[in-house]
Amino acid sequence: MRRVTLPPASPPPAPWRVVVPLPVPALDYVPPHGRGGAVPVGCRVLVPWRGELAVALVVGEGDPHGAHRLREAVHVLDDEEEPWVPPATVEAVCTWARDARLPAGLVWGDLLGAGWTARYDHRVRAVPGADLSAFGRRAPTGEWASARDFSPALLDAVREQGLLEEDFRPTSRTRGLVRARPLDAVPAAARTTTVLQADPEAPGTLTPKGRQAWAWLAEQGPQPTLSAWARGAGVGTGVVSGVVSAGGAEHVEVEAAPPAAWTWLSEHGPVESLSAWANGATADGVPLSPTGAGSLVARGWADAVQEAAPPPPLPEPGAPWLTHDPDRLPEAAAWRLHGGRSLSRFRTLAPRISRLLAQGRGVLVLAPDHATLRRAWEGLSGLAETAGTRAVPISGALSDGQREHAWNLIRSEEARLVIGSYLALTASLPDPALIVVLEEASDAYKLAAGSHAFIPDVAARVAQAHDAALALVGSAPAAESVPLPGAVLPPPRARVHVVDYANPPEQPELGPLSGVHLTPGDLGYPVSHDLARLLRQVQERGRQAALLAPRRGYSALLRCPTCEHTPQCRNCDVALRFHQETRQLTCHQCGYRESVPDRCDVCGEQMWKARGPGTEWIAQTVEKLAPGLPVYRYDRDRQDDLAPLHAGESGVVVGTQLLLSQDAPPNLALIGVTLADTWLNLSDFRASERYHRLLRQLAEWHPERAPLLVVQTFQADHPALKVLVEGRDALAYPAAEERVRAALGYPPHARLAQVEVAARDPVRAKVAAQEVFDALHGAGAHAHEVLGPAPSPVARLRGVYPYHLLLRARDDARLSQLLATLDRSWKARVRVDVNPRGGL
DNA sequence: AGCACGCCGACT
DNA sequence: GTCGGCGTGCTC
Repeated sequence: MRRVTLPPASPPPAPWRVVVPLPVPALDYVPPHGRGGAVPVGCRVLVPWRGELAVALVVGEGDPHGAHRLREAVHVLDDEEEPWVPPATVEAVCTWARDARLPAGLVWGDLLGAGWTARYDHRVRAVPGADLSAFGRRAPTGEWASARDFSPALLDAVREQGLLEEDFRPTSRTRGLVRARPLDAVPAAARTTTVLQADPEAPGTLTPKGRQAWAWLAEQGPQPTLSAWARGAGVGTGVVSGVVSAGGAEHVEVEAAPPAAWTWLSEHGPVESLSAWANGATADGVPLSPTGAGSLVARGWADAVQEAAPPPPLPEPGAPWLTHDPDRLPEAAAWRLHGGRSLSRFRTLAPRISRLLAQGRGVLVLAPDHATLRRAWEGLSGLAETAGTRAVPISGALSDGQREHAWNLIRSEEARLVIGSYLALTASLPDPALIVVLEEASDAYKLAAGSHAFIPDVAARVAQAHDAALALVGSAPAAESVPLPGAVLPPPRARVHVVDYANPPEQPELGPLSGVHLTPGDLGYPVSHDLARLLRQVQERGRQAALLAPRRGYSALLRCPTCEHTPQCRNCDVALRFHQETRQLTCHQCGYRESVPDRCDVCGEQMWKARGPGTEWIAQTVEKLAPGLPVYRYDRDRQDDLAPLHAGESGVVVGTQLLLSQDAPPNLALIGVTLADTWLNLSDFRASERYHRLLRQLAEWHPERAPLLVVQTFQADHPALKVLVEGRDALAYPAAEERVRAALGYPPHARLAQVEVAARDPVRAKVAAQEVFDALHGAGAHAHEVLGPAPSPVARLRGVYPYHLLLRARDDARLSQLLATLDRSWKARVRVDVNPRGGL
């Protein structure tokens, strides 16, 4: 192809460093042609990416003399004066990503809550005087035309030569419908792609497998990629590339079959939004990402009906309220507020938030889950109107369009109170004065996939970067928050009754533990006689009860009564959970399921014994103990409609912790924790703190009343339980826990990171883990700074054998120093999880 | 992530 | 020689 010499640019502008929402590091692009000036940090840009255009975020200046031949960014989407993300936030998040040794794209893909799906009208033409006929008949001419009329790959080739002029106009997001275009209205360009096509004659030099692959391709028709062909033909990629080099197949431009997602949309009719399309199609087994949906619209496979739609409505804020309470909260850079009930905490917080909003500053409130977010919205959003601004929510519950609309309200300073999930953390709040993290100890802040970010850590960095205060507010503080200055509200009235499975009170006639081994059955198991009696009282008085089971399903495992064999997952080293309703055994780690075997694999016994009651088991027991009392279930497997309970009807709901995401039933008189010990048996140093917080949250679940809290346990003396029984405040237990952590050198007296070394081969994993250990020591790590390596608690997980090392450093800087040692290649997959939670 | 490439061991 | 599995590197 012809090379075109561009006029010499002088001096060469500094490249821009940008991130795309993929697990790759930040990459450099040259600024768009003719654009000088400062680097637009925090603005979104369109960049060429794998032959198409992708939305990227500018995070800084690139390497001025990088070795790479850089491509040009194509278009800047946001005004430099009003960046999509505040530059200080960009800096804070990028620093956090660097410290955590994570590719910046992975982190931004998780943390940028809106804006990846930009919508624009894209027009192109040939640079005046350029002749693009070398690119084929369907190349742009000197006349402006919609980019849809050309194939993305062709446009990219022209763009790379510097022969394309492009014009972008933002199109307003519509509330209307996304509709599949009739096939004859789809631009011709969209219907052509480059594919691998079999030559009519197979070359004589093909190997047997090569011949098989050629025959498959000749019969099945062209394939989009080498891998797709290899997968389909059932051969390795080596074979198919062999066929190509032997001349048995070649890349050709052909009419493309309509994408599966287009077929889906044609069949299912118009949908509300791009994300509705993506979700619907994916749910039906047709993979489609929101970005993929956007790209199909851009290429002309579907239309987003353009109506001058008003911005999508956001939830109504609460009624305006004015507080006359004095502000008793600390003025420190970071402080805490715990105890009381959520309403009293919001009342205490209100004077501070009102004052800051009235000063024209911004306030961001983060919640870990839907339930907390809803309560915060109800409790705090009304403050905005009184202070002359607006409140907006940002969370996954909003559609893309609503989130983007809310984001723009924040960006334009129309809304200065933001209440949201972690997706709100990077919102462009000008001049934030306070970031409130609600329930800072919640595990829901730990992102389950991708970056594994722990949001309060990132929030602290963002607050610091903006010189804003960080407030940690919740039912009970994390041990990490204890050293901060703060306030503790008096605990709500709590009535606690402990059923002590280890020490049944009566039966003195047997003598002091005279060789009698009491089984839990003596007290009633899994529902104690006490709890059963209380449930019958609830029934007689027409009240309501909630029982918390430690797990979903029927039982933790099945065991053969003859040989003690327990069915295990075939991918993981754990027992399969028994689900009676579906008569299936399920792995709660990887989702593997099988039906219950008729007989024991080992000895042939035909009976199974269930151990470790779950929600199904508890629900059945309650039905037996209190016949006629309506029983509802609420866990990940089954979410019964709780409307009758919320309408005040009598009944009992059996669930897992998921229950706390719902409002408490209004007539709730009894809460039972059927086996508290499960929360303590986890091999995690935060287990008891989590247990304590669960009890506190149960105690304040009902907004006004204090239902009787019955705790069945083998550890009735556990201090996390005792502080509630004794009516002590929310700080008492975490403060004791914090002293224990000091003695052991755990957070907040150290910063932890878990290094996971995993491979399909257990020996390889073990050896690599040892190499990581040696490398850390070689780099000067002290003995107390590196623990392990040890096989993961679940020795085999999804088919790989993970080994764990725990790094324990005095502060972030030292941790970052230790992690720098890992920046090289290893003989196994090495992943870092900074501030890990659970499974330690 | 998704893709292509290349090394290596197994097998003929 | 042939084949496939698996690890590695790349996307600007």
